[in-house]
Amino acid sequence: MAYDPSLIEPKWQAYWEENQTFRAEIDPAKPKYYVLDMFPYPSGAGLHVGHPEGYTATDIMARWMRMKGFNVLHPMGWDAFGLPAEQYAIKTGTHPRDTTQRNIANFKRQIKSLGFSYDWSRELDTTDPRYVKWTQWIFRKLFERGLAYQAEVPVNWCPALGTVLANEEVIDGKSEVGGHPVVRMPMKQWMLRITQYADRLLEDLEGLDWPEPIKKQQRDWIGRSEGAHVRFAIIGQAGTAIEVFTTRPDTLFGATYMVLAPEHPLVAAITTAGQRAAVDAYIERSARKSERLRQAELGEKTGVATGAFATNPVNGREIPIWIADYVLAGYGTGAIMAVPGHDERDWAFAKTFGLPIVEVVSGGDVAKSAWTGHGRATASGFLDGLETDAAKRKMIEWLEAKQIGRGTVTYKLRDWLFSRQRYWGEPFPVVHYSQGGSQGGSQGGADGRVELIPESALPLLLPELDDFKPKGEGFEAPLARVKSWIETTDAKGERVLRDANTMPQWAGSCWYFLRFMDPKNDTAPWSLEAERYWGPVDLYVGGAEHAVLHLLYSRFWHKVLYDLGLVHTKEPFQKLVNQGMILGESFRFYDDDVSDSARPGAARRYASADVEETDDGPVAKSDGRALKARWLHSSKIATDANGNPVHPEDPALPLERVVEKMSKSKGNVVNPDDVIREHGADAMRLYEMFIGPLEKAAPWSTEGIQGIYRFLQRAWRLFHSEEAGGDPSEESGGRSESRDTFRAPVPGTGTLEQRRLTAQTIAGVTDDLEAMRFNTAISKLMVFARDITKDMTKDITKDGTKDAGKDASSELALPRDSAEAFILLLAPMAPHLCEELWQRLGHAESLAYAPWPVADPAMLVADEITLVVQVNGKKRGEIRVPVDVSDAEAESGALALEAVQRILEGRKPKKVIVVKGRLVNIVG
RNA sequence: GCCCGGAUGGCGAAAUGGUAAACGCGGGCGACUUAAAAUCGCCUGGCCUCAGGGCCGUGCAGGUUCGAGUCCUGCUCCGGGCACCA
Repeated sequence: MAYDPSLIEPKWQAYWEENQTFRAEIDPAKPKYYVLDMFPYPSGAGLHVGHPEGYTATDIMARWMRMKGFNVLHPMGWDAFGLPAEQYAIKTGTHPRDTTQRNIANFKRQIKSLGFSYDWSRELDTTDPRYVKWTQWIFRKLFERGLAYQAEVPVNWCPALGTVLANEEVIDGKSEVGGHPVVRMPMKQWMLRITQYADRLLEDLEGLDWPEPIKKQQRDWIGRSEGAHVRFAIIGQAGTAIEVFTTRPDTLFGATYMVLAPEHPLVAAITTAGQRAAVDAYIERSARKSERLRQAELGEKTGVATGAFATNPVNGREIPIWIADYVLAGYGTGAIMAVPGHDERDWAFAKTFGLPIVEVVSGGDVAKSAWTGHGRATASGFLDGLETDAAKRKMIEWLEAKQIGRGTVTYKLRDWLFSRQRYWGEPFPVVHYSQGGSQGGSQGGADGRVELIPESALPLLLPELDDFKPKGEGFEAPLARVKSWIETTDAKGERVLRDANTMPQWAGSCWYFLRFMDPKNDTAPWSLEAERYWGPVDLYVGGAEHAVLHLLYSRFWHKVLYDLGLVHTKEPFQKLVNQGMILGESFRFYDDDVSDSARPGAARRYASADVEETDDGPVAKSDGRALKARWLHSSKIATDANGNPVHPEDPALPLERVVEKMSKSKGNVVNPDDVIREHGADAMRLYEMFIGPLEKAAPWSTEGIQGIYRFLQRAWRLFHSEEAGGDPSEESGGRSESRDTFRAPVPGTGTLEQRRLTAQTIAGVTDDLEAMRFNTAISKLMVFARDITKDMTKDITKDGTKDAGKDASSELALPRDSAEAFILLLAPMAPHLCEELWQRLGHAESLAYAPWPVADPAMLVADEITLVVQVNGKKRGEIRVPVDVSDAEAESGALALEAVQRILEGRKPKKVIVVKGRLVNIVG
């Protein structure tokens, strides 16, 4: 039998399943290792080659840690609530549950075909009522602790999706999903008080083994800034004051006007009669302003004076109060003191409206632009001469002494908008008393009392529905229409209304890693025992697109659970790794058929070099006619004599190689099913790990996997010999069955060279896995497979060029020690092949728990080494020396080289540098 | 605009401040074969050279060092994130 993954792989997948090989149980005698993938949303499109990259990396770590004696928890599940299933339901009437179940089945089949060592007995699905129950249970805890509340907030309403989106889900004024327009409008919504945890979310980043850029992104997102709150009295309105937040209290002397956000509650009260019409018009206009318009107008300053004035508390000057939409209602106090000399936005505004600009910090030229850097305070009374930091401190002291302000801290982080007007999500386990309540905001209701439904009533499940469309009039949630579900009674029989909102998709993913620890528990979300043993996640791998949202939300919930004593660590994910994206490769040309329905042959084709990109799209350089880009899949292209890609029907047309995100329209999507069918799961796993560092994006190359496949065959052939039994391809049924027979390695440890190579490979692969450098680990195993049976002693001739091939053809036998080490080293990466070889070596048990090989330290040091000889830092030769050569001997050996003498031309070296075990550098 | 990454052969890449390009793809030559595929071996950064060999070479320009892909300064380009956050 030749290497045939289609026979080996299903065999071992069945074996692992039957023997429950990867079932994890709590075992206090063993150290634990919890390795987790970001669980996928099971989309209808199925797995793409990007998914298995992270899964393979975690699987290698899981299998490796098992072999190192750890008790490994490695689960998989489904983030199964989500918009696509609901949108599919709107289109087709298929219940999202059915779509979801079907997609999960497909995902599971695909993932299983890759041979990952998941403990499938722990599989979970966030839409499962047994899971929803505990998501709702956690919401109860949040509510009880005052961390969940309802508020009328301006939200991002997306009419096309029929739902409200979180700020994070809105990109450039359009929905992240689908790119539909989004408008801002006030609605009553569930909010989670994540801001209460801002400081802890910031501080606890310290101890985490996460990529620094991700930590920074989280810090920036939380956006802590220190400054001061200052109250400005309004002239003629005794007792009213405007409070502002500033990070530069040291510039207070330079505050020449104030600005309120248009939504600021004091606007109506302070506006003078003369300005009322203009102010109202401005408020009206900015409220209607779409996100897109806001984006487009960025930088242009608009605003209106209210007619009112305030007193600058440090110098008693009267300063005008304006409203302008460059001040955001949601940050700080929604009002600012404007210091045009030292803030770019204020400077631009002051220039636009002719307001005074005063320099109070030296260092720039405020006539030309705002100076935002530090410097010495000037024209600032008691601050004069102080450096910025000292000036800030002194001003805060002064404000606090006078009781007109105080040092304070603000955050960019806002409370988390936690409700969606969708069907396919977790219902809120609450009821509303009296009329109104939150019905997706449309009824805006009286502030009826909200109460949790009893724990015993969980899970609160979704009602069945046959029409999933959001209603046309305004923004009513689908659930609001289900009167039979919405209207209910409480324990005392009082009429109450359920909440028509559902939770966002984040809810389920905020705690799934905890449920994996104890997924079948009916009496608690997880047992304390399980959490104390398995928690926290030791290694978490997923895409960088979750850098802020999922990770921040999960950390927040985790901290709440920590405060409740339900988890014993402050942080959920100790080590985080972001895998890079697998990109698609395609080949581009252009043609002048700009219609979408390309008429074959009719169009004139252009190479990329003859095309120019303009604002109106690509045009031909020659005559300027409009062109359209076309893409060819790499399997469709031809190559010219030099190996360059050309169009298959037009060999004179060079193609441009393009590497980018996989998408259907570019014809560069690779389906894992196809790859596995052709090359097997082991080859796919290995290839994804081999194309480059895990964190880096890399293109999938259809040819590249061939090299990996060859390596696996080579590994197979180390243990098999082709038998010349019978004529090959003698009408043996179409397929040429080259019959290999198992060739057992010879007992023992082999030659010195073989022992060295084996030890080096063990040490190298182990180091590489430790650092998750899978690409270099694989290359070391390739070198091993190539050289282990090669008689190296014969073909090392100093210049190596002549007839090396002839001598090298003499082959050594494969020693059993080396053979076993090789199989075990390769096993985490190519488990099917290695299990098969392991069995053929005579082992009855799976190698999943076989001990990881240890390198013989004596074999890692050579007796003789090669030193590089440099003259003035440039390589001129090398010398073979004993490993313990003295510096003097190395030096004289180097100087004896003919090449060195020639270059020195009899000069005496000025200096000789000997680097132990490395080189000799002669400076002369 | 701000913040993060990144830039090394035809391509994916490797390289504790110490032999740049390991390993793989692609390409070339050869072996095996009636032939092809598969497999195996060798070659494969550029330029110069009669051999020996030499010169150049890690986005650009400098610097530190006996020695720089690696460290420092200033740029260029590409990718990603954030965006009037006071």
